[in-house]
Amino acid sequence: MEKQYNPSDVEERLYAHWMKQGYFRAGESSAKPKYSIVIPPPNVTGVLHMGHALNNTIQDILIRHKRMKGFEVMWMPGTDHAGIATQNVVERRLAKEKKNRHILGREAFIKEVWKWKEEYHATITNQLKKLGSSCDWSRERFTMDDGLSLAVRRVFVKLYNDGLIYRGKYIINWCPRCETALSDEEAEHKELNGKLYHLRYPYEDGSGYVVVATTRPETMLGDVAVAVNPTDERYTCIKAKKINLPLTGRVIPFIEDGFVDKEFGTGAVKVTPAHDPNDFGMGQRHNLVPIMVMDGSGKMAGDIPEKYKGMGRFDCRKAIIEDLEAAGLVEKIEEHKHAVGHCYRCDTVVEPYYSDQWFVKMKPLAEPALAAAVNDEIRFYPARYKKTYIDWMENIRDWCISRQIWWGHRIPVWYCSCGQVIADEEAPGKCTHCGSTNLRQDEDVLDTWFSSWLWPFSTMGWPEDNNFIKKFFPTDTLATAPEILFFWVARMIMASCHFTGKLPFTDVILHGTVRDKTGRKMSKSLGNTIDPLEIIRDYGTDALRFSMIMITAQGSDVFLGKDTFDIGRNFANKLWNASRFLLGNINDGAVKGALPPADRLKAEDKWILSKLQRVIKNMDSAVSTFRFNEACHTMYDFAWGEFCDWYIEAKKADFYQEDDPQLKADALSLCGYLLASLLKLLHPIMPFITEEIWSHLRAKMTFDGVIDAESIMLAKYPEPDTSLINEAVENNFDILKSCIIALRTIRSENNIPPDKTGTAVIIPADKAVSDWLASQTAVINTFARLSETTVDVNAKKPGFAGSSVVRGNQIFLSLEGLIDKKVEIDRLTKEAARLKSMAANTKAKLESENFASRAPAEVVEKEREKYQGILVNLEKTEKALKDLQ
RNA sequence: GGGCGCAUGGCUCAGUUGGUUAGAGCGCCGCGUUCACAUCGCGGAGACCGCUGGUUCGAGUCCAGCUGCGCCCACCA
Repeated sequence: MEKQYNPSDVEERLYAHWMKQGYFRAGESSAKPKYSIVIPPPNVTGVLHMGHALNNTIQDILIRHKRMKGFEVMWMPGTDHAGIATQNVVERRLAKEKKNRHILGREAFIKEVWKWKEEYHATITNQLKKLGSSCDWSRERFTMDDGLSLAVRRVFVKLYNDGLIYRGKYIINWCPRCETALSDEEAEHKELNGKLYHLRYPYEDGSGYVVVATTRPETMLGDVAVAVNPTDERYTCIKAKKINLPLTGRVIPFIEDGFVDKEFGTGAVKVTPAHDPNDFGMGQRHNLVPIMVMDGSGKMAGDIPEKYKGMGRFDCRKAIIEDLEAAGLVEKIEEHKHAVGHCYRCDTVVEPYYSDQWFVKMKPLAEPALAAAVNDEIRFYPARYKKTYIDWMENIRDWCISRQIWWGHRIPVWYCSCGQVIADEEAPGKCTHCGSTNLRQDEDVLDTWFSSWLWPFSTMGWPEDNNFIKKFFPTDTLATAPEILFFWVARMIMASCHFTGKLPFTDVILHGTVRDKTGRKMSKSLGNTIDPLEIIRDYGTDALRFSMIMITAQGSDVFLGKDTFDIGRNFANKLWNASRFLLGNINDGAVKGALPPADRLKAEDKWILSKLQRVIKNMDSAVSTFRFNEACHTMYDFAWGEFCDWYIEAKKADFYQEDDPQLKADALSLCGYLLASLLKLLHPIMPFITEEIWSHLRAKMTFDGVIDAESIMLAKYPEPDTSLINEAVENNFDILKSCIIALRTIRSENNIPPDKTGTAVIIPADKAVSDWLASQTAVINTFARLSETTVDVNAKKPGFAGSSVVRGNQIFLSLEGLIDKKVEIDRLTKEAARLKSMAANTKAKLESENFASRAPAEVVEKEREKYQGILVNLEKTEKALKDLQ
């Protein structure tokens, strides 16, 4: 083994090996219980970022964990065609070549998009593999595969026939740059500093004017009325008047509508049904015909004055205000903060737009999906998202599903010249009503989420019934980002309930967003992204995975800088070197390992075995409750802080001695067992290094029931053996460690060079501790670099020495001429002061009448013991101090 | 406007159901190249757990209010 762990030497080789062996394949005829996950399919718009790395690491941890726990696991990989987003990136690429989709035409353009898809799909799957993702690649799906496309059409037609899909002219969110409709969820509200324009609309009779307030003056060209609240007395006398709509020559009426807020502005509202959702509602209530004054690209158009035609909406805003100002019709312009919708794909300000679109009636679909969350049949991690989900479900609105783009699933609806509308899975040859063959398919495509919401079952072959879907659907856990809770998670639950009658999964992990060190979301446009491949190249995949998971508390955001990954790299290297050391002690071929019988277990063996059982238990609870950071901490602390720092160090004596071969063999067996267990526990998080060390371990040691598989992927995950948990031993070790640390501190504080050995005298507090510590003098000597340690209740304490008190055990380190009296006096003075204040606090607590009478007896007893302990330590510390002085 | 979250040593954060002396990593200071590891070892300094009240024998932990950040949702022009 090399001196340093070099991830790039092993990762590619191991992944290829796993693939070749078919370890990721899910068997539909397996008798094992199943565990399945579908990947949140990455968009084929570009390369994967750190958010994907986090997301897929979480899934891989779960999958590898369950696989080792004996489940038949299935992790479905795949990608999403991401309608608008992908169309946009391809259009941008075309623009660089001075081309656009209209020049190409629909068919040629779609061909271009497929080319893009192939390119990025290859990159994405390669990245997922680099991350170590153990998905079943033989199952990979794309949202526009034939099978998934059929599922989309099946679902559309069924909903249409059930009356849950309808078409109509409504105000929807429209992106003038993408030139398509968006759903409500796709319009992101952002708080902007805008202006509120107060405009004067003159009465037709010349008797004055009414002032209306608007944030979008350009829409005035489409005004059809001015609305006031029926109870607004300011307008009772004038609401019979007509209004000369400025700049247009149109005469419009007043209308009365309860929607109007008397308190806001002047209490009079201009009504533009074609360009505002509220006004659309009022228009409908008052039978007003909407007037469109803008086209799909956000340019002014329609029946409007010639000079505004073709103007961009924001230029027109300026022009209108200038013209109105010139006519003396602008009362005032105020600064105004308001939320404006933006396209979630290109960030353009969306326009409320009156158009023909397809919608899904959501209320009936939402009911069972809502109940599933209320009844905790679906659980969210962190749990607070349950409320978010329920609120959304309870206030669900219809879903606009038609998009005026080309990339995606074309709406399976055909129109006949006779007026017949036909929804069908396949193109009908002729009209079902008049028999005409002159049919025209709807030009629009479906919202990309209309295919994603079927993902958990469409990927498994639905609507076809097969053994695979029988075995692996419903899935178990979904891990994704909270940003798509409504877009995707909620809709999958609805679709699954409606079309399969089952919930698609039971546990939903919503992990945090990946941000840079300053807290900004990582995004390409901000240029603050970290490329996972670059981290993998510089630090290794395991380091990437471990570091990221370790610093991510459940549901909280992740702040990443390049130095974040040191921790994982260092940890990997530590594991590597510990393993290298242990395996380096096997020099005569392969050893047969076996746990020594109980009577040959030494104190440190019992201690580490006890600790290991706790670790296994902690890992179980951490992973099953999705607290992966806790799992990382558990392993880090155990592997580094206990196994390496104490156990291996203690075992070195057994390795280096040559007198007793059994002693060395036992030490090797134990270390082999511990290392194997450690690697197994860690494998789901750090798949590569654990597999690599595992193969080295297998080459040097056999161990029935412990080193139990060709690949660690297939090894049996450790089960806790609670009979090995030994609190007394652990307690003894705590005392031993504290004594050693105390001795090291004295050395360090007095600047005693490592090559100077000294002698220690320990005056133990009682017989039990005395026996224990006396049995560990060799360990103490090694760890504290001493030539001799005396443990004796009746020992004479050295005349001049550094000293410390550990749980009533008095410790002296004597070193000829090396102990600095002043240093020691300072230390002990400080320590005495600390103990004194602690004693005072504890005493006050004990003497408090309330505490003694109301706290549980065991708590009081504990507190009393603590107080006694402090007093003993204090007394001995003060005595040592006095002796020094 | 409604909802949610966060506030703990210089930095980034852990701290499950309230109960020993509040932890870790990084950074900092000191010592060290002792035959696994300087991507390392040993030791150390550093925290009135945002503020104010409350509940409790006991609060970083529960409740209320406040302050400052962040996120989600929202058709008052």
